Amino acid sequence: MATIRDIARVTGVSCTTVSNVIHGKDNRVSADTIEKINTAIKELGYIPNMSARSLVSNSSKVIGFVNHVITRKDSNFMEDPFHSASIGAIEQALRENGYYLMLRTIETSEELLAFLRNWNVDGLFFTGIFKDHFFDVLSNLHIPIVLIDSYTNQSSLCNVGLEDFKGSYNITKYLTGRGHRRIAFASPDIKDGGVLQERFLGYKAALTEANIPFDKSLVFVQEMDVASCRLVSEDICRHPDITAVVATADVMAAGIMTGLRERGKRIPDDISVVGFDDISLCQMVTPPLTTVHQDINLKGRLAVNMMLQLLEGNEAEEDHLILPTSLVERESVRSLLT
Amino acid sequence: MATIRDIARVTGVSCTTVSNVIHGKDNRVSADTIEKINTAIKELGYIPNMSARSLVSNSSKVIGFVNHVITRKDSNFMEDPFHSASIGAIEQALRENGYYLMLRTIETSEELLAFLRNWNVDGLFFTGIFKDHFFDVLSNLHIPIVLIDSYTNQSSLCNVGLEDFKGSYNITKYLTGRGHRRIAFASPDIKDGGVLQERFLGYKAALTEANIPFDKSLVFVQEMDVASCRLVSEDICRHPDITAVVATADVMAAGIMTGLRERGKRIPDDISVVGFDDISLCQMVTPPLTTVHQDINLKGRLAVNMMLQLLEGNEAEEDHLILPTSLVERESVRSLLT
DNA sequence: TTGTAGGCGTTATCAG
DNA sequence: CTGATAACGCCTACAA
Repeated sequence: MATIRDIARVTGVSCTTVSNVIHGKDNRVSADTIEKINTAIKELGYIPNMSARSLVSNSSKVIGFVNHVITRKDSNFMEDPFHSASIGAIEQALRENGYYLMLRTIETSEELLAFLRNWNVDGLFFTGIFKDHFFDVLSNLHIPIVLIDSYTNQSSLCNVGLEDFKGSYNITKYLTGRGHRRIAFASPDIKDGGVLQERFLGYKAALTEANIPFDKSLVFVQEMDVASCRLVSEDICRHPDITAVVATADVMAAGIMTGLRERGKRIPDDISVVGFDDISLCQMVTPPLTTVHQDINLKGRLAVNMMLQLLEGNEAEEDHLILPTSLVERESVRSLLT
Repeated sequence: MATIRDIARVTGVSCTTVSNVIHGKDNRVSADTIEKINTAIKELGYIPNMSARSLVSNSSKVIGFVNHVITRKDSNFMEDPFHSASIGAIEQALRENGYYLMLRTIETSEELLAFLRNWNVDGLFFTGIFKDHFFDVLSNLHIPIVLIDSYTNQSSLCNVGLEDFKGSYNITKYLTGRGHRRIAFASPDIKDGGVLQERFLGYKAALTEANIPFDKSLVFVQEMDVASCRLVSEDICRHPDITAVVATADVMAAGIMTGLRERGKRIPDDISVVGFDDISLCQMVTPPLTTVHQDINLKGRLAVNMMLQLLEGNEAEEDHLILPTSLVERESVRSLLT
């Protein structure tokens, strides 16, 4: 519990000098006082009190990772293996740069503001938000904000995202290229301006390009859990003309494959299924899932890079990163040609 | 940015009185000053500064969720869907009780101590630790600590864990009861005193009970990722007498099933496979995986309950919770009996 | 090169 | 019932 004053007393100097040494302002201190102070710091095991620092400097080294809960109140925002993986990557990169990560779920903008003031939060990662009044709140915040997987025209906000449209377009095209024309689209609730909408648009674009009229009745909206996927499968079976399913997440694709199989459908012989994300699950499922690949660790690291640039007061070099996707061809799609 | 003093000025009272109102010490303040102050608080949008509070009160409302990295430096502690799910549950329960969650990976006990002092951390969740010198450090910490999935004889530390031994014993017995005698055990590195060791002991106990001699060459230690699982599968195929595999995690079991299948083995016809955890993956894999079920959300909630009791200065009612497991029978096991 | 003094926002003690 | 006042640990002008 040594304080800066303790080590000042021990070394016979003032707090100021100690503080200067701690902050590496070596030009203002003589070499041997630096020496003395540094050893004292080690001896006494001095550890800075971040609360005190934060209080006086209006900066806390705390970065918040915020999840905006809108839909299900009880939803655990770690359910999605994607969120959790990126958080792990983010914690690591932040820590290496002297920051601390606070996790927080919020429901209203008031809660968000309160959280920021509570801790003098230095920066904010945001995920899972959409075009609602939230963006206005965010853009008036005056602290670095990095959005992850968000679509917004508030270009003031940095974002690291994915080629959602293109990825989805490509994999749908992959399907049409193999003769599929009745292609279902399965997704959780498609929020306006969200990731899923982009993927939805990509799907539609590919259909249009192949001269396939969009059929609303082939869109199935359900949560991603196994039970909901069974519901989707049931619905799909009611449309015997469907030959392929585009799902907006691997978890969902896998769930649907299970449901379909339970109803006697063989994959890909009876129905083809594709996913999105390329999590390890894809390789473990039978048949292995054809999907759109994205690099989640990279996403996390880039988000932190952006954040660090912002924190240092620079403009981010690139403020709207779009990571590429690639198609991973496995065995869940059958060609209808020939 | 209204401070307590701002609202004191506006209402014409002293800081003390405002502070008293904020903390509900209503007996020391007259009814209408309370009224006045409360409206002012709302008008000005006063939000407490936690740093200041923390500084003066030696309590921060910050709870740390700490992951102790020992093995792979680069490991992302969110990789395991289990960790992440429990963190989500924990954040939620903590928030509902006025606490904040900080995520932190540490490598040494010094780092841990520093983290605690930095923020006056009020309590600590710990996961993934083992019987090393760390326990000594922990038990001298004098703040509430709740271990998750840890085995220790330091009974001073609270723990919420699982019937690891029993779960593993039961599922192995399930196998021997179906005529299996050459049963492999697949697991990541089995640390002394860790969860995996318990599961290993459960496996061995079931063998012994069935008069099956333990054969060291049937134990395969590998990481859980798909590539490592392929290695395990390769090894298993070198022992054509093996008829069943006990894996210490569903992810691993699924990976091994994949690897085995790639080498032409049919499951369960040629080899039976069982897992542990009962994550949703089990239902999506072919064949559906027989496994040991545990309730991860419950685990998180109970851990928070324990923490809250400790934070309030009470002894925890129960300081060593062991959650039950149950066997979920699906289709990845074949009976060898007639 | 070093020291003094004031203040960040809050709470606690103690006196009125 | 209410209000000064000091203190928590640290930083930063400014002064020496």
